[in-house]
Amino acid sequence: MDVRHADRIADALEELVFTGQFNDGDRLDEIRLAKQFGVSRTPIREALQRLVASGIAEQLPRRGVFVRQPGPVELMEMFETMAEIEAVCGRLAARRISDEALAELEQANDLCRAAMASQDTDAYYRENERFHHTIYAQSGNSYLAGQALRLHRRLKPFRRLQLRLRGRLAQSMGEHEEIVAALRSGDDARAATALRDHVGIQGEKFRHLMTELRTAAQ
Amino acid sequence: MDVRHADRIADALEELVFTGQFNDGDRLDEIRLAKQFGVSRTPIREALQRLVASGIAEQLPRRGVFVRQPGPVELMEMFETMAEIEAVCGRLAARRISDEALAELEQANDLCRAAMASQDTDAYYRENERFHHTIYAQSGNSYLAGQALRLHRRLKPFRRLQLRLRGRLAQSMGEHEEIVAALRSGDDARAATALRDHVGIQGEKFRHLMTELRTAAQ
DNA sequence: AATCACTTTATTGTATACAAAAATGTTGAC
DNA sequence: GTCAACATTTTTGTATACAATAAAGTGATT
Repeated sequence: MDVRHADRIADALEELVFTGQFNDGDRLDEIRLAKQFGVSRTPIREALQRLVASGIAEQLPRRGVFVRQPGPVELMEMFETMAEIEAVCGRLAARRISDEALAELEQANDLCRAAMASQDTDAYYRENERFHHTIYAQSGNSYLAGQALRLHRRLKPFRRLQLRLRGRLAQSMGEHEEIVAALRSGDDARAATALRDHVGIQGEKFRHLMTELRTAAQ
Repeated sequence: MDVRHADRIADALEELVFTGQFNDGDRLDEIRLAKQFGVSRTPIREALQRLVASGIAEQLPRRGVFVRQPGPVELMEMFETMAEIEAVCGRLAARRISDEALAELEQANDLCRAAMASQDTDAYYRENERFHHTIYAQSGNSYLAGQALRLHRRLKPFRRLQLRLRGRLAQSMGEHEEIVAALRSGDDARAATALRDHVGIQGEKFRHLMTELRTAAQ
């Protein structure tokens, strides 16, 4: 386990930002972080560069690096983009998917359903991810799949919130089954629509949560 | 003009890689680059990190940073992804585009045609970019537009090659007009198809060039 | 008290020094 | 000549030192 400090720290900082340990606009103080991680400023700076490159933080020259939590508008845009990219993956996958992958999707769905029944949320999230990642891969375009994966990861913390809504899990399962059916039939337009709607609903639910929080705060 | 060395150098290196000054697998020697740019290793390392983050180079821990030119397969995947993303932008834009933007698209097309007539390739490329960038922006989703822009930039050097083919420019102009017509009519499916085909053809033409080069080399 | 010029401090960006690991070269046995 | 073990050199990764710039503090003037 001999990994570069900079990489380890970048992962740690990313996790801290994603889990809400930092607020939007917080300055990432190099010296403080250096002390905190027990290293010099050099690996810290490399880690910060990585955060900036992946859009998690913003750099103002000669001013510092600031965490940049996406606001409501940007989040909705990201969900819409995710919906469209998943739709594209589904459209391509409908024509290219293998029987093995179809079986894997159904297995993931079965395990999802079992996890829902036994209230095992970790297992649910894991199998849900496997479901989506399989579709990305079956687009037959590894570049596209990589892009989809990136955004999927970025939205992970926000998707979790929305999945906590009452009845959302069961609804989501139903959508998954429609997606598999579309893929199995090879109907690319149907697969695209099913996936776009599935992810689009996530965005809708999330927006709902946001406005509720907003009005509750007032 | 007081920009960080690291940023300036990252841009310069990116340009060097894009213009083919480096071959796939070339190691980016920190010390050599430091001498070359007249700075220390520190800003060079920051610049290299940026290249790695944007996928232009690859980092092997404790080994170095190596340029990573996309191969034929990855390039085709990138073109396919670009086609799909542009199709998405077009689909959304068909419902959201403003009259001003439609006028801008037509103006860009007019200037493109004029540039074609006067053999002004620089002007052609400029207006062609304006055309596509306008569509990205009119998707009404700035996150999606940003992603489209990124990939568009990445493919720029390869798109230029394909545009040199005999008759391709005129054909491309016709496709542009179909795109505008679709957007004007608000027919989202038609706009998506027009854009997907337009960019898809670019990929096809490019693949053609590649295989020709391949067979010529043998 | 508010504001402006000026000084001081803090922080970023860059250079250099050092440590650790990989690449390279050398020697000797077979 | 080939290969392996060891020594040397190079190169990466990190720490520290220094320079440049922005932020904060101080005091005089109105």
